[in-house]
Amino acid sequence: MEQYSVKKLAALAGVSVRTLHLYDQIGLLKPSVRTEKNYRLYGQAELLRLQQILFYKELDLPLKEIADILDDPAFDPVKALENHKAALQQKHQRITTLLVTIDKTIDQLKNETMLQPEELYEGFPPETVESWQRLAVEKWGDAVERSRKHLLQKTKQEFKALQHAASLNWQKLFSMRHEDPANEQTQKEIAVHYELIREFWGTAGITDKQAAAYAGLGDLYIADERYTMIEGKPQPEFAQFMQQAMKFFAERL
Amino acid sequence: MEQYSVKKLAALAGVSVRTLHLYDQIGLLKPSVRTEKNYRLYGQAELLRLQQILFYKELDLPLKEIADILDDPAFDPVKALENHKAALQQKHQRITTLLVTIDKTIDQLKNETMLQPEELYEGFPPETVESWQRLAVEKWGDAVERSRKHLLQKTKQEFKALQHAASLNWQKLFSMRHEDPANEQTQKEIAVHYELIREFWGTAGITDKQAAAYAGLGDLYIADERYTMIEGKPQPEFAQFMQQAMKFFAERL
DNA sequence: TTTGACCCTTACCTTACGTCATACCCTACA
DNA sequence: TGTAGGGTATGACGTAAGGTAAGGGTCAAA
Repeated sequence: MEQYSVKKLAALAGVSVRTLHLYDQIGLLKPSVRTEKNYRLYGQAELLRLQQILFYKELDLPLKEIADILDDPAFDPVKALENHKAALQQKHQRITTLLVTIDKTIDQLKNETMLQPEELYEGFPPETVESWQRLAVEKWGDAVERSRKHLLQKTKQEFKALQHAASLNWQKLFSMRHEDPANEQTQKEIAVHYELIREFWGTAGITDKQAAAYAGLGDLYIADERYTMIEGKPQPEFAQFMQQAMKFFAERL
Repeated sequence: MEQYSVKKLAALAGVSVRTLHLYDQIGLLKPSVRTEKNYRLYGQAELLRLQQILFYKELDLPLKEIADILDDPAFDPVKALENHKAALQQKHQRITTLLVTIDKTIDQLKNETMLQPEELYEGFPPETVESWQRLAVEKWGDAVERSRKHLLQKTKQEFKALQHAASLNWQKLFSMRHEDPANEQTQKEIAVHYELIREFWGTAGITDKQAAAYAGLGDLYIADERYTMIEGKPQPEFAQFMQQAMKFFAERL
């Protein structure tokens, strides 16, 4: 006569003691006897029944249905399983769809939102970027760092749009360099430029440190002539203008 | 400015009012304003956010993670989705396995447990069975009926095993017909026979009615010589022995 | 003013246990 | 014989995502 304590039976069947307590409580699996000290003792028959329970549990049947299957001789286990199968098939189908959706979503997110750090200064020679960054962090500290974080949170699309807007704005400013500064158009482009700077730094109010960093950034820009080309041709005059303008803006931020 | 009441928003998004209450409570989706009477009012932004929530919920993400994704700008949605994808793939695999298991189980159950009524007297000429049943029910009533139900609850395998055991038992009894009835072997086979009868009738104690029905069943058995053949050859002597033996047993049940 | 549709909060119910808390029991070792 | 360590019992709370009331306030139309 094998007798199992809760712990032994639990270990044998790979379930927790709590589980056996629960099954006892809901009448799904009662110990064959209780000792005079109220300890649960299970026999061979209970072990077998537990196996059955676990089998049906594997199939994700709720405990109540398992009890029905095991206890009610009139219960039709085939029908129960067939119902359950249909449910599982639906789940299966749903998960298949979900997996496809998730893949699509991941793709989208990767392309849209993940501005990679290296893309921030894409196009600049790495040494230039590195030295500017070292300098910038030394000189202007976390203002630069905060701006970098702000930009990295943008989607690629937003970032490209920002770059594009800045490029257009600079070209307009350049083309207007001989106009009256009080001119409405000129004023508008200047306002746009302030807006872009603000967007770039990620703050409403620009601090002194950020202004200084902005001026420093100018050196980076004009160090690479690709950023002062118009229609593919280098424009020394544009570079010069940009340098002066950035100084001008930095003083008035 | 569109304003939505709980009910309207719920209808719009296809969720329950309770769900919106819950989302408000856990801070996942707060109404844009509360009226002075404390009614929730949602705006366009909240509708959008709800769409997002539902999208992620579609992917089976727990609400807490959805909140993280939507609220924490530092949260990496791609990583979250990739983790989730892995989990879903496991689920998917598990369900695939389950479906196979269920199919197997259904097959087994169909073949093993479903003893069909017509299989109960398989081999006997239908008229014989029918007339015996009519007679039996008339004479011995529900004792017979109960036995039939008991047998139908057996699996095919059990039933075949029972038939086989009975056949063996009869042949042994026949071969021992000239031995000393007090002989140990003979006694054992007689005991086995009682056991089989008990199993057949599905009760521990055999009633008079069942004993009488048992004797009646004897007529059915010996009416078909296939049941008293040994190694394919009819055995008139065996049939005669069986008839006498059944009477003998019936008297001593 | 009443009626029916809406709204509010509070709170208990669901599944299948996990995780204490508290207390009793047993055995081996010093 | 005392104690330490492990086994056991019950009871209660917590979980996820709401469902389902109960009890009471609000609003608009008839």
